Amino acid sequence: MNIGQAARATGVSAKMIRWYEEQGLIPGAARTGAGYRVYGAADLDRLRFIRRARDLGFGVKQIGELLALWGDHARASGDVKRMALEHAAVLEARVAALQEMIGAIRHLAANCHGDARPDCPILDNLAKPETPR
Amino acid sequence: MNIGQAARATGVSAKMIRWYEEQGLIPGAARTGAGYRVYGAADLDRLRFIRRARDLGFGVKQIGELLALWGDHARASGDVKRMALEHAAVLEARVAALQEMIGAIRHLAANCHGDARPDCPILDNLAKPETPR
DNA sequence: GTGGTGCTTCCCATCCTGGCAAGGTCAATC
DNA sequence: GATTGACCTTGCCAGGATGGGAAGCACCAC
Repeated sequence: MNIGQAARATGVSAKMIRWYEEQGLIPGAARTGAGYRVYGAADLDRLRFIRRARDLGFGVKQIGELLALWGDHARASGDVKRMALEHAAVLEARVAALQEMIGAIRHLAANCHGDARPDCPILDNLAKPETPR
Repeated sequence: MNIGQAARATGVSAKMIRWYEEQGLIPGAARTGAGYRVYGAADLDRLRFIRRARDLGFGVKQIGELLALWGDHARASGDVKRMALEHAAVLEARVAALQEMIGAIRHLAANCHGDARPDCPILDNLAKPETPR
């Protein structure tokens, strides 16, 4: 199976497959005489695993750890769970930061009449002299 | 005023001040004979404006637009409001994506006993053969 | 004049992804 | 057998915002 077929089969672009290989997430693929990468069922499983972890927002480093745990049949499920919950907490912190921004923006916009007049509390707030930091 | 003082006065690091200059968000600063950048009150105002916009999650490109509107005394407040609301919508989409991830992770973790046994629904889910995409 | 601090430019790294270019390969069609 | 189009290879560039560091020069206080 060529890289393009593997890409279609797993939902990971050919580009990213090469990159994951470079990053060490997947072993260097076997090659044909002409140098084409060749993928087997186990490779596809690994790529799908990576894609799902990526869809959950895990970074490359964490995916590497998850893969190691996946391959380690003596792993403790507590290790995996801890990783997952720590990651969820990171994502939640990101959400909180975004929501603060959203709240501030919506608050400013609510006070802006938003017509053709130049008067604009949004810009006034961005330009105000105080430096709350 | 030197770049370091301007940085302390505005909360924008010297590194970023140089970068904003390179990106065209601020005009090239005046220089002393020795090549040191010199900042005045108007520059500090502009840097503070940039910092606040950045704190609201606006990107460099949008900050440029906001600065243009700020300087345009004939602007329509509707233009600013539209930008702000569009940006809030983008941030909300980002939040929604993150929350989907968080929900999925927490759901998986809730079904993982998380002790020393290797049994782990989190890994099982990442490894499952279906390819929902 | 000497030391410490601050400024200058330039390069590197992050994190993941896409795009493009130049060249080789494969398979199918004429 | 030759052409063609799709596919593969490597490698470089880009983004968005930020920090780190190195090498060299400037400034100020003592």
